[in-house]
Amino acid sequence: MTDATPTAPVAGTIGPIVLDGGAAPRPGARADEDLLDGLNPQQREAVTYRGQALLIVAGAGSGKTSVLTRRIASLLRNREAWPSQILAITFTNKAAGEMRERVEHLVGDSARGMWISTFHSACVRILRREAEQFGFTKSFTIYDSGDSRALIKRLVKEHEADAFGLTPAATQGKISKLKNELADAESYARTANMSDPAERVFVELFAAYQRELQRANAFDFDDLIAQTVFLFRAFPQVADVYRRRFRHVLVDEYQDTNHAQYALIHELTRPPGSDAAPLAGSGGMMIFEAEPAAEDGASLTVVGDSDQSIYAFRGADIRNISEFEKDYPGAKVVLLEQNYRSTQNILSAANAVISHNFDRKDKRLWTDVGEGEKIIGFTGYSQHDEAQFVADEIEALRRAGVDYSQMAVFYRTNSQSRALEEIFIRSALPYKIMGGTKFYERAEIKDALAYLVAVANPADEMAMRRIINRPRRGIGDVTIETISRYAVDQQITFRDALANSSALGVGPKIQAAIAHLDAVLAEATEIMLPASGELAPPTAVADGLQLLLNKSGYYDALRASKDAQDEARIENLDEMVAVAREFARNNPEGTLLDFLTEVALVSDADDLEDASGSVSLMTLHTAKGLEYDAVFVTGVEEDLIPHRISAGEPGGPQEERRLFYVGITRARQRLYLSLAMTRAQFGEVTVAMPSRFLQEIPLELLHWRQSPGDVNSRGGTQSRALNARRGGFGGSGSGSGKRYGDDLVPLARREPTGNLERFANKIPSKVRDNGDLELAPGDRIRHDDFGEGRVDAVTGEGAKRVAHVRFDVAGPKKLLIKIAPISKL
DNA sequence: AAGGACAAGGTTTTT
DNA sequence: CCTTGTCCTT
Repeated sequence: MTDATPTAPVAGTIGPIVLDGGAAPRPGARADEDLLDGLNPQQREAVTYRGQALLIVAGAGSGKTSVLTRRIASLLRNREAWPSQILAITFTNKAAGEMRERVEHLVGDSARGMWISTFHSACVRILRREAEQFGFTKSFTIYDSGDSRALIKRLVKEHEADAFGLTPAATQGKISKLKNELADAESYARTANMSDPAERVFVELFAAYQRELQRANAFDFDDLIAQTVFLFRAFPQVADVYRRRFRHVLVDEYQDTNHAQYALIHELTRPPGSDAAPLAGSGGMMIFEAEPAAEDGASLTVVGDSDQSIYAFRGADIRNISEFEKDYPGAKVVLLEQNYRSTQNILSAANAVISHNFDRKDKRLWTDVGEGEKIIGFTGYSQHDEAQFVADEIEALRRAGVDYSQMAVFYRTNSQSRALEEIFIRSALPYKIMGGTKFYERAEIKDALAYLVAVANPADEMAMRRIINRPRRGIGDVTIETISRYAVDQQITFRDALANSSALGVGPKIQAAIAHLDAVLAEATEIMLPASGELAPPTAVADGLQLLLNKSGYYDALRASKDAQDEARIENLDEMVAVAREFARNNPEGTLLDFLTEVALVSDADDLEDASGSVSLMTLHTAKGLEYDAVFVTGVEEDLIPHRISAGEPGGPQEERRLFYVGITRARQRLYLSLAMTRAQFGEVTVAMPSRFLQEIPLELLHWRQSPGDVNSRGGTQSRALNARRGGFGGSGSGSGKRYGDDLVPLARREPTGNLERFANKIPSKVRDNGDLELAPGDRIRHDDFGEGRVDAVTGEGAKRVAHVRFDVAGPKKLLIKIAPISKL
């Protein structure tokens, strides 16, 4: 092992917090010996290495969380660090919670002072402390993407930016991207082509957006990171406080960091006092550090796997990890390649697929648990057929003793879940859809939160505008503008303008409505933020919310509604109040602000494990970081995975391949890959082609229950396996005529024509087309696979016509007439 | 100001 | 197919 440089316990702190039975460790003995139990040499190295910078390249299933938590525990046990000196950063709250739990399990209560949190919540903590330094208050609100979209939408309208092709969505995307690169309107203006009027308008929009955020005392998600970086750069003495505090910074999923996050880590791990160089801020202020830098920067540990980088589309920069050694000269790199999750067959398939990405460091996962089952492939006629296969197989697995909660079905796009759901409901399979419609994105929940924000941060005009006519109070655009203008004239906030309803010059009915809303908000404020200075009771948030919903008339309006959906909305609001009560139980000291922060930063993906007793359905993206005994990857088709839109994006196909790779490597024991020959999308039936990624899996690993060839071939005499081999893959033009740039090239070169038989997935060059074959109830037909049968009914129109056929042997089936391998007798 | 009728458009996702 | 947004009427 390495020369682990022992670091002296930090001076000036109090009492040992080590739970090692009291005795100080003998020289040479490690207090963390038990932490290394069961670890392989590479993992041990990753736990025990001490130095400025460490990169742990952790392949899927290689035990990285274990290594990370033990590394933290070992720092604490060896008294190399106090809990307060540790900052561990993850991407999701769920991951943070899990890590905290596991560290606590190892070291007990001493885990308490650590910061184990997401990038965003760590930044919120810092910003709440320092907001006053740069024109915000502690009670700033956090705009989620919906909030910021609403604001941008208003600004786009005001600036008539639509005319320049600047839609709200495009503007939001561009601003977000720029913020992730730490650009602001001013710096962007310097590089942009300002002779282009569209660019000028965009810069104007960007600046206006930022002004509005500041006016509302609000940060959007991207700001939380970027503004923290700006804060550190503008106020080095503030940055030094955190640099001195955090001596060990650990970052999980480093391959998913964007530039702003990278810069934040960089700022945090610089030596304190290293900003001694004069810094000319925009205000022209010059800052000199009195003392020369005496301390080192914090030690940095990052964990990641560039093969699992699937968030480039939202700014993740894979170079952060691939160039780590350049960024941190002298960095140690530890490679974890032994996989403790999957069978060798699954890993071999994963390795084979991912090896088609060029420009990647070679890394081969291996395991010693043995080959395991073959991967099962299935091709359905339609997505319903495919879903039926999945359902049948899940039932078979259940009978074989696999728990529902240990099975998962993945798909590329959320819309694919529908067909699966239909079949699952019909088959009475318990399932749970992960991360579908977000609880906190529902309109009624956003309304409830806007009421709370109106109390917590009266400067937030967005929240006020949202609630002012919800429930309907007869206040429309005209009145809102009247109030807004009055507020500007009087130099008060929109919220305070409500208190002067009589001065607004509006009709008596509207005036009464405004006065009522003002009174309700005031009453809620007294409960949640008592002016007298006494502490609000823990239940204040829940009570205040309840009061707001009752007295505002929100509940009444829903109850009076005829719309059936409104009943569900009431339930959702009740749930929201329950969330507030639960928050009070867990955080007796928690304030309204704490509650709003938690709600803004917590996502539904954080309660993923609630799936006890159910099969989990989710997108491939959501699947990252999870594992199941049996995994179904569905819709393995061209234009889906890889997704059509990715084809045009640089690096798109490669990212799609990583996504597929992530899906495969979630499986412990059994992996199923399925697709459909036709897929109904947007009401249109389209013909689907097997995904190119299927070609990349060696034949011997994959057993086709029904291959693409089976579904299309006419011949009933040859075995399915032989059918599968006919017709050559990738064939002449393969229908779509599309060329996918870089992606097909490596395969074509590596596999000259003679060797094609090694691959299981022949992509048929033609899809069957029966034209407008007419069928009527009572007709006898012959099907290539199912034999003879009688048509019961015909439904649908045109290309979507479906024959309901009762086969003599195979039983009832539904067939798409246009493409099914059938003929009329 | 509010509700109904039609057109448009529709990856992936965390925070 | 289904959601979302805009326009038009009352």
